[in-house]
Amino acid sequence: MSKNDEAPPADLLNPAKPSRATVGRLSLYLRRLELLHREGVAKVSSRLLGEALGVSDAQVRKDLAHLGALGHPGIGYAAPDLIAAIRGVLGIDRDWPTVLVGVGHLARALLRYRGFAERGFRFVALFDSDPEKIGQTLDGLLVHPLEAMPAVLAETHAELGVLTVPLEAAQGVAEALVAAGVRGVLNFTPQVLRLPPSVRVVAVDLTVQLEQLAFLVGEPTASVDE
Amino acid sequence: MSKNDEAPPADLLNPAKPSRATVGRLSLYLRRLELLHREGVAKVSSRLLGEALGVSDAQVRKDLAHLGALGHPGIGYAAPDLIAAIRGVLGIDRDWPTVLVGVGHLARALLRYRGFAERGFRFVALFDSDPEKIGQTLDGLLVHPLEAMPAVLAETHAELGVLTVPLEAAQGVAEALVAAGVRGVLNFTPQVLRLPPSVRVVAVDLTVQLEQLAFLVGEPTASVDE
DNA sequence: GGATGTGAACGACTTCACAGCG
DNA sequence: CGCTGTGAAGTCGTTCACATCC
Repeated sequence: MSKNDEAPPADLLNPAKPSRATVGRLSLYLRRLELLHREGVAKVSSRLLGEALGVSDAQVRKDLAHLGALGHPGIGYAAPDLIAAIRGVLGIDRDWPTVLVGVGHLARALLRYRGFAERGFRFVALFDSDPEKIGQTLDGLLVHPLEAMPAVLAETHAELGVLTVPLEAAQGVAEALVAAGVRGVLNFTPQVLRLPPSVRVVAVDLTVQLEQLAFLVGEPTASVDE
Repeated sequence: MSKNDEAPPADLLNPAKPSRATVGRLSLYLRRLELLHREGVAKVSSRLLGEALGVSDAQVRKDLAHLGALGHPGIGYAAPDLIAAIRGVLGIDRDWPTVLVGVGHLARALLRYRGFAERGFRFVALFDSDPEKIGQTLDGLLVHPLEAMPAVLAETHAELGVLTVPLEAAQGVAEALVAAGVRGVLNFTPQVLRLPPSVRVVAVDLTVQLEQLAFLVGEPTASVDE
């Protein structure tokens, strides 16, 4: 009796919805393109774009097809066009005011990470529960108490939140962020977050990555990736 | 010129080689199992294991099948058995002496990250090129100059290296690590490393993760993941 | 010739569904 | 019964190969 969801209800004839893997590669293409463009390269081929990243030319073309028909047969792609198109698809052709909760070493590292700001990710506020840290200033940003979240988020209109708190605090803080209006969370804690499906979560689980590495080094097989 | 990397047509009849995706989930199962076990849960079902992680029970069983037939039909799995088996497959049933190059905030965050040591990843040495930092001690570890790499690695037998250096230094440092005997690199820089195929690389690209998030928040579709 | 865009083949991963054991 | 293990079916993503256009 558990069978009533017959029709696949939504969009089937969607011409282009980049998959997760594709989105990841688009990020890499974008960075490579920006570098090439700075170096004065104006036209790029799928082969050129892919080879430094270990991606086949066919894969590159399939990925770029999601952007529309930007390529010129026999010529290649115009770097500036690609850059603009990828930015558009990734949604980074705008500013993303972002808040950071949990002011530890990881937070400091992220704050200093050039490349976030370059992409429009602008940290607009910091939060911590430690009275010692509250009131301090880091990179020009004041550390607020957690209670100030609703007010500060209302003021800054931040839509993204970065979680660098201890495991135990993660779920609670995430819920507070969502309640205050955040629509996407970058989660550096090992806690699996339970949030409403309208909120997007990307988890960066460092233990998992290190264990991947241990597995790969132990096993005698292939190699590189993300 | 650029065409000699033929296909490695090696082992096909391998009965059980966990895929990359499976390995990632095994890490998650392991963490969950350890928690459940600490809470006194001795028997777990595939459904119980998967539900908190958003993984279907069928998927859990398929993943665990790589460990051999550990399950008891009608009963479930014995948590300690699973824990031991997963540790074995992941290769973390041993110690992994690890070195860290680039002593910035990210490095400090990783050093403090409990959960690495719990899994056998033991930092045994630090390196940096900054004369100010060389000679300092962090968490009981001395910061060595890059030149000391061969000697220190020979002494500590470290097999894994973590790269938290600036982009420009990444390729050079990675090569030095490999020359000194490291067989696996966890790369936090946006630089795509070119290393011999016998060296395993896992990249953690924070910009890509944030851009994934921006894409997901921009797009009106599904949700959570790793 | 050089390079794109794309259907078709291929392969990898996931879900289904069910036999079979405790 | 509950729950595992697993072939079969299905889905998703990548590679191939080629028509097409500059």
